[in-house]
Formats: sequence, structure tokens, C-alpha cells
Amino acid sequence: MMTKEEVISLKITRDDKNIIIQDIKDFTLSQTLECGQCFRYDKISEEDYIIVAWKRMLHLRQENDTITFYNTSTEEYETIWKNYFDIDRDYGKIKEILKADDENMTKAIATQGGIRILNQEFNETLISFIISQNQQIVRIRQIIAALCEKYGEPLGEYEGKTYYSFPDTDVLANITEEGYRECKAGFRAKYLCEAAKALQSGSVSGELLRQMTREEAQEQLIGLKGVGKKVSDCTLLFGLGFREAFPVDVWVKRIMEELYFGRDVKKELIQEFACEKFGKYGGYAQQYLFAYARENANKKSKT
DNA sequence: TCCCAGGTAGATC
DNA sequence: GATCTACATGGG
Repeated sequence: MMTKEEVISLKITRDDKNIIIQDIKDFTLSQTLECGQCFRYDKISEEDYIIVAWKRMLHLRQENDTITFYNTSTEEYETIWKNYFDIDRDYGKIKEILKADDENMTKAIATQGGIRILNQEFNETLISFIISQNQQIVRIRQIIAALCEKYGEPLGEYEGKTYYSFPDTDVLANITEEGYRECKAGFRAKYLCEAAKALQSGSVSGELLRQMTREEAQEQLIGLKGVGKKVSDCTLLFGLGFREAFPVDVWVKRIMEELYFGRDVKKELIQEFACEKFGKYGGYAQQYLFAYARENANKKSKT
């Protein structure tokens, strides 16, 4: 639930086809799409992206504090994109809280403060992060793209390329292990089969899990083969709206060790520390840190 | 060629 | 309980 003080107002206009937000704050499209939380986007130019989410394809462009949502209706914006991009939440306030008395968060937010946490579909998030384990982000995107191309529905095209929806649970549940392997899912194929069947049967669903506490929902997720602490945390954070979740992966482990511990520590200790320090803002803190860690690694590899 | 990747399950100590 | 290892596949 969003509290009233976290809601902000914006100047939103439209011309004949497009929705335009002219004074967006705390939002950098490239950072939000490329920080590893979602996998279904194409960078078309420095300012333009094509994304697919919630069975829609969308062309977006950002110039400074103006964002244009191309070829979309007011209704589609209100029902889909406003929520997807978490538009009504006041990230300025969240960032102030995280930065208070924390040099590390201040540095991370200085370069990565345009990230917003997307509200993604539960099914897609779960399947995507099962695929993500022990894999590089570019590969995750390739595998999910293959899965959608093969089993999703065409949604439209841009410059000759067709974009496909993420497959429905009925379709996912009927894909064989061999089918997932053909999408290059490797050893994760058997996990995907099991998860898809759980989704189709309804034994695991976004509806059910959203009604639970975070601990209960996490327990349900970890009950699936191939879903452990990290994958479940990502699913809770990106697919179910549990913004206190703090996924600890190799990047977050490394950057937390560097910034807060000065030595190698166990994941469990990092988890505990983050829970204590960031509390209900854990998910936001984690995203800023994750992006900051990757940005630093990029710089080093380029020199 | 080698190391590693938004980890996890199962074996072993 | 804590630690070790296999796992598919390809990017750098």
C-alpha cells in the first residue's frame, strides 16, 4: 500500500496519439530499464526504448525531464504504464531517507538515482528469475526473448522487428523440458517445467502470495525447485511489491563487502545488516547498490 | 583457454 | 548444521 504522503502529482498532457509527462522527477529511463530488474527492452537510440510488459508493447523516449509514451491511450496509461513505472511514488523522499548519514548510499544515488522499481507481472518475474540463476544478464535476456518469440503472441513491430508477449501460464505449462532447453535454459529447464505447472494449477499465484506476509510468500516460492533465497527475493521485490526485500547476489555481496564491511562476509550477515539498516526501503537500496557496483566494474574494465 | 555469470540442490563432512 | 560441487551455455 502506498501512503498518501508518498503520492506526487505530475503534469501530464497528450497530443493526438501520445502521452507526455513534462516534469518527471527521479526517473531516468535508461537506468530504470537497464539495471537488471527487467529483461524485455530494446534500446533503439540514446533516448528511445521499446519495451514489452503486461501483454503490451510500448515505444518510450526520454529527453531531460520529459517522457513520451508513444501510441498509447489515456486509459492504457492509467491502467498499465502508470503503475508499471511506479509513477505516483515519491522517490525523492525515499532517496533522502536512504542518504541520511550514509556516504555510500549518497554516492550510489548520485549516479544511479534515476532508477525506479518496476511493477512487473508475477508469473513473468518468477520464470525470468529462475532462468537468471548463475547466468549473465545479456544471456538472461536472450533466453527470455527466445521463449517469448517461440511461445508468446505477436504484439506489434518496430522497424521490421516483431515483439512478442510473455507466454500465458497455460502455454508455459505445456512446454516440455526439451522445449525450454531449445531456448537455451540449460539445467534450469526442469525447474521451469515444475514452476509453470504450479502456476497453471494455481497452487502458486500472485493473487495468493500478495495476501500473505513476506515470510509466508517467500516460503511458498522456495518450495519450488530451483527457487532459493535470491530468486525468491527478486520475485517478491519485482513481481509482488514487497519493497523491503533485499536480494543478495554476487554483485550486491561484493559491493556491500567493499562499502560496509571491508572484508569477506557471509550472505546471511549482509542480509541481516541490510534488513536492519534499510528496513522497508531495502529494495530501493539494493537496486541503487546493484547498479552502482556494475557501473564501477564497467569503469574499471574500460581503463 | 580459462574464468565466471542477478544460484540452487544434493552430497559430504 | 556448515561447506563443496555439479550444473548448461556462452560472454569476455
